[in-house]
Amino acid sequence: MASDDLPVPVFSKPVTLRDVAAQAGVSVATASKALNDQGRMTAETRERIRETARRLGFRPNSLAQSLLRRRSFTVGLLTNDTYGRFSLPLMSGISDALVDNGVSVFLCNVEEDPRLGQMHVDAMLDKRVDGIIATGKRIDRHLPVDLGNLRVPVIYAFTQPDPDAIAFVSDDADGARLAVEHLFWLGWKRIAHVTGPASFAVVHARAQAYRDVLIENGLPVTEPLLGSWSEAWGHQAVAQLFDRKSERPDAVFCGNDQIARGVIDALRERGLGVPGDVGVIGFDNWEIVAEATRPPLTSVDMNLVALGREAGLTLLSLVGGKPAAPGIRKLPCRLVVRQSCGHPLDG
Amino acid sequence: MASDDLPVPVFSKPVTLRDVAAQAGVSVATASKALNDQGRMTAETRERIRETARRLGFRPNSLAQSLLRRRSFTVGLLTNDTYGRFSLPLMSGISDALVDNGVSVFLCNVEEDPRLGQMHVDAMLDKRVDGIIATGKRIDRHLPVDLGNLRVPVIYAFTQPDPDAIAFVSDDADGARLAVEHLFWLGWKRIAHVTGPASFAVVHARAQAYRDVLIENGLPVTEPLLGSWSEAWGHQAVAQLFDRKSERPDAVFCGNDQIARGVIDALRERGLGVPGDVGVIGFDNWEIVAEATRPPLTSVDMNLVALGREAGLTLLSLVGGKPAAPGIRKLPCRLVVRQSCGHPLDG
DNA sequence: CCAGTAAGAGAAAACCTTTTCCCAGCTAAG
DNA sequence: CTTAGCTGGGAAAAGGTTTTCTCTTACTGG
Repeated sequence: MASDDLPVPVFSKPVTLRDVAAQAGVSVATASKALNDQGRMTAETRERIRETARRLGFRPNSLAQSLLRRRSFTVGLLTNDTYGRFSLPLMSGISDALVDNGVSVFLCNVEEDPRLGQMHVDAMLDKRVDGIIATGKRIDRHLPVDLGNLRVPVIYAFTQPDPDAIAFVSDDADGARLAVEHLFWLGWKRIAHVTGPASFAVVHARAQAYRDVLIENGLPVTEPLLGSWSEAWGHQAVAQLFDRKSERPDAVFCGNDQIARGVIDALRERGLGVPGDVGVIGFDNWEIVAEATRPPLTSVDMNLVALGREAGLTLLSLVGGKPAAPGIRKLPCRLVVRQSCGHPLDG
Repeated sequence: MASDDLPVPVFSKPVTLRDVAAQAGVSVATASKALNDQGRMTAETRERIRETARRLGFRPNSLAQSLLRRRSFTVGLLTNDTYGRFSLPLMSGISDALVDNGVSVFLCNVEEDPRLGQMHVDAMLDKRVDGIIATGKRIDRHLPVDLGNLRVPVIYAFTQPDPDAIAFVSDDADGARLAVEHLFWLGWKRIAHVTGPASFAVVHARAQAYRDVLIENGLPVTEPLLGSWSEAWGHQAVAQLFDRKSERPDAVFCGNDQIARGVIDALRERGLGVPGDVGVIGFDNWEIVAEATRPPLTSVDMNLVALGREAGLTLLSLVGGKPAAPGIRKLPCRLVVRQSCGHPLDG
């Protein structure tokens, strides 16, 4: 009669607790208690109700539960770098930690737009998220949104936090130490540093650690070369480092893997072998670059997945009511050794 | 008295419609109607209620609204490639489209684990998502989860769909045509094809289009070289193509940008200039690679952001009750011209 | 046989909002 | 003056679950 031949699927109604109770011949109260292991009733009744629920495919409506419990088992993940190289592993770690604990994640990309940010935060609050994690692509930049005085706990990861919030960042000084000490232990003596622009806080943190390690070990310090984060800059920097009259470096600590790649390419073009003549180390351990480089690039990994995981777990504990001291927690980096720095045995 | 000096923030209670109604001296029913532009009342009453709500910072509880409306303004985004190169722009497009329409996105990474997948789908259903979008990193692989016969509409994007579902994929044949025709129009005559492994469906689709275009234009067809998606393979392929006695190609259509980069590097090492001696074109338009290549790489862009956006909008229309025909929709690609193929004027 | 207690199960409130229905009071037409 | 119709606003149900409270029945000990 009706035009039922159109492909308009009619979706079956979800089965409710009421349905289960009716089928099992008990009240909804009893049914609820049976399924939640609450209250007192004969084992027989409990099992009968459970069996009915199973048979009907009953699944409790989370909305109703959340409304009552005032807890949604959902958190908001705010970022201004959806889909960037850094926030990706970070988000992966965060969402793993949360999902493992039965918490779902709302993904919100706020770009650089404060209005968009406010909108998202409001929407998340309206949906009664249990907490919020803010992440970014730069440690030294704020998200364009104010997360102070919210009704829920907030954690910052890899982004500039509010003054007395809890934040997780990578320890860039530690990473730089790892890199330079690695070069030193392998016997390289004149270690240069080619890195990104001065506008990044990490550039200064790493440069300082670089100087510290050189001085501690009695090696000559040359001023870091600041430029951009690109391969092209790595290329250029090699020209600067190897054209000059003064003593040329025998190793280069690069601010990221792209620079390192540019450096290696430029060295090859001048007939200098890596790691035969010059040792090169990168930063970020961006695998797709580090592994495609010839030779594969030794690099510093910021452990972003672990950092994200830590942030997620901390938020969960906060949501659970456990207090935590505000402040910035710096997590150590990790060296990933491939072939671009040579090997102790190569002496 | 109590140990109030511990940093345990006490979060203020949200203000409810009841609070607003009480403050304004009306019933909750009237308050609701005032705020939603429903019902009849004096303009004065309506404005008074609104002002009260504004003053109290009232925000309706989405949970309660969703429960009542049976619609949560939330959709689930399922992927087995969180944080991969393809799903990223895809997800970006999807979430933009949804967020623009006031819909929030649950992000779920199912890896390759069917149990995890089922868990996520169940959780999403429990939270009463309005719909689900499934994305993947390969057009020719299923997500490890069954999305047939769900209570909500499902859209597939860049992943193998269920038989009679709605899916969006890129038109790989179209992309390959664009690439090969571009090379042809620029005057290259002996066009080779270096691509990925035979296990990928796109490899065959593109190879066929490559052959078709060559034949249509009376150019000699050489068998595509199948390998891996890596720079290293690009390198190797150049050896195969240029060491042989028979006529050497004057242009290479590469299966992705990494291969293209390997090809260009290898050509340079043999003293062949790009685009002076050989034209090279990539696929994927992975900007960070394409732009860092010397010379910058002309490449085919699969328009994944647009594809995601389309998928998001279609899901929304489905959720809104509009029927849509099942089937696979192939979206065209786009050529991004940089410098690796030369230029008509260079003739 | 009676009081006291425990077990088993249901009724109802609570979470918060939306919507339908209804009521009281008033005006205009007959 | 009656009837119909309109106006402003409230009561109550609905949505699905959890939890507290209450009630009935049966059993135990004296």
